[in-house]
Amino acid sequence: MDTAVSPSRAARAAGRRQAIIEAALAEFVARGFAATRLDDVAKRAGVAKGTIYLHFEDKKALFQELIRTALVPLISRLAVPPPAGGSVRDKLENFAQTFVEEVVATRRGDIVRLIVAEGSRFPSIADFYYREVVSRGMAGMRALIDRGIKSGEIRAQGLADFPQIVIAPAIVAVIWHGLFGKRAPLDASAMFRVQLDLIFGTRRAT
Amino acid sequence: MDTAVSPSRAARAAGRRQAIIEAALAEFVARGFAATRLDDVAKRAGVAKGTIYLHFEDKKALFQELIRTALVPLISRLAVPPPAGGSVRDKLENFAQTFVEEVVATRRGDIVRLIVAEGSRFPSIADFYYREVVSRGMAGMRALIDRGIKSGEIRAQGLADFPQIVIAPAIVAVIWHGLFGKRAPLDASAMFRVQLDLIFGTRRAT
Amino acid sequence: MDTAVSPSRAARAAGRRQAIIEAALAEFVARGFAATRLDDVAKRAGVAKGTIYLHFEDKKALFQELIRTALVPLISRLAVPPPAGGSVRDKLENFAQTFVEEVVATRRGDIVRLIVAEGSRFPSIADFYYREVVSRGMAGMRALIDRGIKSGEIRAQGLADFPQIVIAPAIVAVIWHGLFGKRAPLDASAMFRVQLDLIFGTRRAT
Amino acid sequence: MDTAVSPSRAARAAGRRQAIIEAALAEFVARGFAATRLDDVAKRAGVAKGTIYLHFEDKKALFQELIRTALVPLISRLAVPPPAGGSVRDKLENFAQTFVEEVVATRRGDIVRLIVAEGSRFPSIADFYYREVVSRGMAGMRALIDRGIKSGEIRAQGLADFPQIVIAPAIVAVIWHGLFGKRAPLDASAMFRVQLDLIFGTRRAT
DNA sequence: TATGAATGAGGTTTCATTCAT
DNA sequence: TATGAATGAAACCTCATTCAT
Repeated sequence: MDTAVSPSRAARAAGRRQAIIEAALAEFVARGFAATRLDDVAKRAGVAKGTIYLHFEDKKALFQELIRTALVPLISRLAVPPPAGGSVRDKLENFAQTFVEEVVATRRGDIVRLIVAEGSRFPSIADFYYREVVSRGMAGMRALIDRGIKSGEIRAQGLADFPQIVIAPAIVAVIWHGLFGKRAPLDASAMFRVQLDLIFGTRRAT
Repeated sequence: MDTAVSPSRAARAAGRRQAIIEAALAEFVARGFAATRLDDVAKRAGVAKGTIYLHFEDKKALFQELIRTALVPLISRLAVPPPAGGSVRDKLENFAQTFVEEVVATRRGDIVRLIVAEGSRFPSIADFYYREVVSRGMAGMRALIDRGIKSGEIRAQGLADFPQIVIAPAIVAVIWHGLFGKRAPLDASAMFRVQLDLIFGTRRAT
Repeated sequence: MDTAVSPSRAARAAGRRQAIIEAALAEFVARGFAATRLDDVAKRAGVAKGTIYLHFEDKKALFQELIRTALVPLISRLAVPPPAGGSVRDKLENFAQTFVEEVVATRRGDIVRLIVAEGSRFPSIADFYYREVVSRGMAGMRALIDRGIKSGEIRAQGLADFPQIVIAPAIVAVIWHGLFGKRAPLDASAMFRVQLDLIFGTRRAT
Repeated sequence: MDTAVSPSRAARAAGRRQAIIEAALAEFVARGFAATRLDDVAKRAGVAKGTIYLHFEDKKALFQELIRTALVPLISRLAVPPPAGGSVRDKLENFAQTFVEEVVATRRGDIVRLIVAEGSRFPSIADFYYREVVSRGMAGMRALIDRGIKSGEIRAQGLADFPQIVIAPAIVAVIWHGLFGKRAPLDASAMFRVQLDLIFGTRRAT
């Protein structure tokens, strides 16, 4: 019975829900969990305060759900198993490029910082993040490193034990951007490339 | 005129101030700025609520002062100019050792995480931290890197542009400890050593 | 759509607002601005503490709004231009009668005393009162005096320069009532009549 | 044992007491009883907060004592029985002159306004003021009026019943000065003279 | 479903008063 | 006597949550 002009009740509900999530994300990012007022979230989402409670149990539930859904696209994107062929370095260059472009100075970077800031107060979020993002990402990275070691591209054997090292500069870039970005911008791409040079040896100039 | 048993008024005042700072640090670390109650700080410090206001303008001032004074020892320690002789790698091994022992799983790590979490909401703190810690630390690290490049110990020229890369694993270790430390402990020392291996080449077993 | 039994939401909101204003007036009159507790105002108005803040910015705004709205009826009443005919003395007798009956020992007298007591701490209130009440009242009184002088009813030319003199006994009566009324009641009407006798000459007994 | 250079302990105590009273008066006048902080009083008096409690039971006692001692000189001055000879009008002109000069725009006017503002909350002060100042002043004024009526200077018999009328313009001038003095100064002397003209008839120009 | 006025627990801050020095 | 650090009750104000419409 729904026409294009008047979307179904369910569609409108989903739209509102999404608006609340986006508004809440913006507020949580700007002020942190405790200092965010649901009043402001409602205003920004264009709904009444009570409406939030039709979609979420309470403030905490909104926050937790938010963090989860916000990460889904990030997860999907980065968890795509890299195609078998090609050099490991190329794959990491690609990853770096994607990460820098789609995370560091974007809304996704805000989310990462939010998780870093509030994670220790929300064990279930840290759990979720570890399970769904970190451990998967580490597994993928470790596979790549192993390939690189086998192929001789990578010489440092120890790297396989600490896949974090590969993306450490990226993490630092995200944090740097949040804290000092305004006063001292950082070229995340260049920094990441230096780290790759350490791992693979300096690349000859093209 | 003061005896050991009854310290002077000034000494007791300083003691109380210190007690408040320590209690506040513990609470801020555990709950973040906004969610910390001065009531709890007072209780933990063993003073009345009003006493806090004899020493600090308000909650925000307490927080900012806290972050500053808490960092002074860290600054002093790490800003010590390394002696001229010896290999650069040894110096960095030393630094790593010190950092891991005195920061990662200690109160100082809590402070670093606190700064990462709240810094974007307290520009003056980010400013202060950048000015007093980050830029100084970077300058020192860059000097070391330059020496290593000159002496031939370090081959990646680009490292001098991004001294952050050297300590990126340490930063990641601090954050990891706060978020996943309980569920997946991380050997920060070993990880740092792998990074040094990337920079200096794999060290021969002792 | 509203029935008499369940007034509209807006009507109930207005009712609450009025209840708050009345409760606040009673408390402010009894204790003064600084010593009045909003807790007591809320209790007296039959609302929760927070409700006050839905209608007024803060305690000060409540006070200022209160003084203004409370005076509106008084202003309207006294600012009515007197009809052209009749003797000036009759008009002033009328005014006196009205003032004594509707101000001296009433809620309105409380407001006047409140203004006298707090006005110097609330410049905007003194401003408002001067602009809306005093200067208008003085203008009206001066017009009457001028008429009386022209018609020969009033002989003291100087009175036109100080219309305050005509109502000075009324002001004194209001203050007297607040300070000494319980211990030494004052017949404000009779006192005002003596002042009129001074101005117009003793009236022959009716 | 006391020399001129080091006044006796009692003298120093009295001096401090006086300093506290003067500081307290200034603060009470500026802010009212409830809003005045003893901290500010101590600071202004140049003593420690605790010292106030060596001289006064508590804040309320300080206030009450203050009002009393502050009025003593005013009382003495105005309660002096006027010499028998001379015209009543001259005596009242004198009184007016004194009142205007020494009360309206002075510290004493502040005290009067303070009493008007806080008197209803401090029954003992209103009592004291009525007993010691108002009733005595009224008695003196009534005696003068009676003399004026007997001598034929005053024709309005009713004035003897309301001596307040004579000083009503002075009271109004005091209040006016406090509320509107900055924005609309008032010539209290001239106003009082108009009132005397009403009572005694217009004086011929000298 | 959606609203937003109302609630009231709970937070920060103030300040009269005390008391060890 | 004089001090002023310390206290803690109590004030103002906020905001997550509820619920009648």
